[in-house]
Amino acid sequence: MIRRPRGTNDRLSEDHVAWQHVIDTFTHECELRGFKPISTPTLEHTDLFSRTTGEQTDIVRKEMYSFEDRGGDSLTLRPEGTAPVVRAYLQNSMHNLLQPVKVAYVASVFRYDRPQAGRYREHHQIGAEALGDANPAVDAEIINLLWSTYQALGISDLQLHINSLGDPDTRPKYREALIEYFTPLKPHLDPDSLRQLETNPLRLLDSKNPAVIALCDDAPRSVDFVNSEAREHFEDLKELLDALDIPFTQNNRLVRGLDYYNRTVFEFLPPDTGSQSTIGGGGRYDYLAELIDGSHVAGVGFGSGIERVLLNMERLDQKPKSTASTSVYVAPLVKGAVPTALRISNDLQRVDISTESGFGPSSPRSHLRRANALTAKIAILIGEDELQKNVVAIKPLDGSDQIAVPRDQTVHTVRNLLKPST
RNA sequence: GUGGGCGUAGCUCAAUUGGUUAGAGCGUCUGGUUGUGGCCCAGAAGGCUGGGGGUUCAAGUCCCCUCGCUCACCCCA
Repeated sequence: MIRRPRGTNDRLSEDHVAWQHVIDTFTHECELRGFKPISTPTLEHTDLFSRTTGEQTDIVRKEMYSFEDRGGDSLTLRPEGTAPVVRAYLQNSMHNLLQPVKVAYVASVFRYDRPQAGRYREHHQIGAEALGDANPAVDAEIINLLWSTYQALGISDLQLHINSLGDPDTRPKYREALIEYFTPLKPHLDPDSLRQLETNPLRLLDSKNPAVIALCDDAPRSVDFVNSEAREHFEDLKELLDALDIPFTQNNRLVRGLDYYNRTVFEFLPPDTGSQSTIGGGGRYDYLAELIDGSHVAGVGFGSGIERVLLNMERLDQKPKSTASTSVYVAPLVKGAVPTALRISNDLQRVDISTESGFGPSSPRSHLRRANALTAKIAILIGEDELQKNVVAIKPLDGSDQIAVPRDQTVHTVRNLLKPST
């Protein structure tokens, strides 16, 4: 037996109802705000991610699906959605369009990780980016888009956490302050935290170790180190979120796993702080484009895992399950009726009546059992008698009487029967 | 990469201290009705008990290895 690769999923038809609902809802919210769809390749040059995401991040160090293609290029299955969009903006000279350029996407994302609840090697994200404008109102618009999408999906109990990381000119100072604060506390740190103190002290703030969390209460806060422009940007954003009636918590411990963020970072979290809790998050990345081609393009965006969105909809019993059923089932009782059955099915389908045809001749009993299992509203039986008289037997499956009608009046009759009786 | 839990039919689960031919419900198919669905009834198909090795007169059951699933850590969506 060849099985699917670990951490990947087959999405069966019953799951597609809810899946499509999430995408449709997001698409609608995007259209309401002028975010246009964009698609980028599943594959990119490895450099795009290693350079932008950060050499020291776990994503680049151990989670990328990278391989050499037949021409010797190193390619990578995208581990996140933002860098490819920025790359597409630069490559397609989108600075010539009206700024900011607002785009949205649905994309599969790949990370080599041990799978667990809400975490897969291939997962899917809805995401949006606004490029070419540094105004805090753009941050607010991005956050509002994600917030509104969650609301529309019935996920109403999420907490929005926000923080400001400041700009690159002040980051080293903050970093040093953290090292200075935590170094005397080394005896209280676990091995993982000690390693992070060396590699990326910001991540210490994100620890789940209760002892470390306690220490973080008195740790230096990034907002105290940012420059005056970044501080004003953050204050403006909070004011705008208030104006939009979007409740938020300023979380001084919020840092993100990708290195390219500056100023605004945010995350949406469910109330019960479980393990794979972040359902969506993002932030501003005004210096990301520089890493790709040296140009300066302001940007802000988010990504949200569709699988985790669905998990939260399920938790709140908001996951749609019902699927549309076929209206009509056409049953050929004898082999000679199969062409007629297919023909009638086709006629009905052409006038937008969902119809399935039985493929092989069989007894009325098994055909009707099948029609019932499909929850069809009407069955059409065609046997020897009907062929002789050039009629079809139309049987409503609600228990009302079966009628014989001339074959050329089938569509007309079915349409009338399906009309809601008022 | 680290640690815990679990692998019996398509699904959910049984199977006495190790003891005959591994069962049930649901689902699927067929029949009960020479051309009439649901409900009911009957029957059938469907298992190398994840795989390999070991202990034993005897292993679904005990031991080891391995694979898979799952949960958590790490990290993130």
